[in-house]
Amino acid sequence: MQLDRIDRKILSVLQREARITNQALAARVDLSPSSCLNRVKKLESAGVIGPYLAVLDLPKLCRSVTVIATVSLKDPSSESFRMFEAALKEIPEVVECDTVSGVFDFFLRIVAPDMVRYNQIVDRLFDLIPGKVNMSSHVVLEQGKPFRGFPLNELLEE
Amino acid sequence: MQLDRIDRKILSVLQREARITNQALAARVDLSPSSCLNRVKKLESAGVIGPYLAVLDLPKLCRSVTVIATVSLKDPSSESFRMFEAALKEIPEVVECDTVSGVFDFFLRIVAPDMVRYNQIVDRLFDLIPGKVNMSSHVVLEQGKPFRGFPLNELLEE
DNA sequence: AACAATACCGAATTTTATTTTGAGAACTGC
DNA sequence: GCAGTTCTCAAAATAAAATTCGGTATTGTT
Repeated sequence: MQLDRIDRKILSVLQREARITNQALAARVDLSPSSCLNRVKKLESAGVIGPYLAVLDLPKLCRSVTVIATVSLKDPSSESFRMFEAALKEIPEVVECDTVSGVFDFFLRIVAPDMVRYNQIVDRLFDLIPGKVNMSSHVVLEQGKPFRGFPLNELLEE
Repeated sequence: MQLDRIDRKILSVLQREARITNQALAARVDLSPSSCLNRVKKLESAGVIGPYLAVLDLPKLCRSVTVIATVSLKDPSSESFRMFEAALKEIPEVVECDTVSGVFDFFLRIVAPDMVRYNQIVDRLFDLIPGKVNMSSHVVLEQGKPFRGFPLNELLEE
């Protein structure tokens, strides 16, 4: 799919203001509402635009603990990897998982109500692949810069 | 602010379907549209609901490199911390930053067009606090579980 | 230049958001 | 216990927005 300047502007606006009305969006990118809607629909069905999320302020909601965990599997077979990844997807508290290259295999972000519950989750992970997981936990003290979208200006320069 | 069962359901729906219409949301949580809208407005102005984001499929948009970097500051003064954090906020490619406890001080997520640009960003970070930053880069091979909201069921159980 | 394909605009229609209103429940203070 | 107050919610009315559609312009191709 080929994106022009207007598409990029649409993405860059929607990325940060997902609930903007189509009219307002159209005005921002200098299009009529109907054309604008066409483009958004096209971007959605092409999968360029994925889900729309509302970011919640977790501290305001409840007490919670966020931990970033580094993981290395001692058995580096691709089967172990798939098993581990599949297990992660079943644990709702594991809210994010990246496979990386280097000394670690995974970075996880885990959100739990408290440390007791966090430990239970970690135990569950160890049980899954016994004696083969190397894990290190890092409690998040402050989210200095929360994710608010990709730097499209820097990425799509042409 | 006190949240009841309905508020929690609203949050849990909005978190994953931010562009749902107010009518549909009202139907989901068994409320009239006006009452539902009142609650959403209240949650927004209380700051419980933050920004609404559209998740973009970056690989479909352009070639890019995502790196998770661990950072330790050799000078652990609070001033160094603030300087470093402030610097990060000025770099658009640093899309996320968490302050953590333990052997590392920060986890960064950095998105760049390619490795050359990534290195330039890292250099910039080193220049800011010369000789005092310990950094380790981990290229993301696959985003196994992208962030899609918090596990409210697990966090808000009562 | 002629053609096909695509994209745009603006008006009409449908759907949705928002405001207003009033009825009922919960809470307060006498 | 019982007015008076406040709060919440639902229903209806109004305002705004989304969506559709026909016609026109634009772009790219031969």
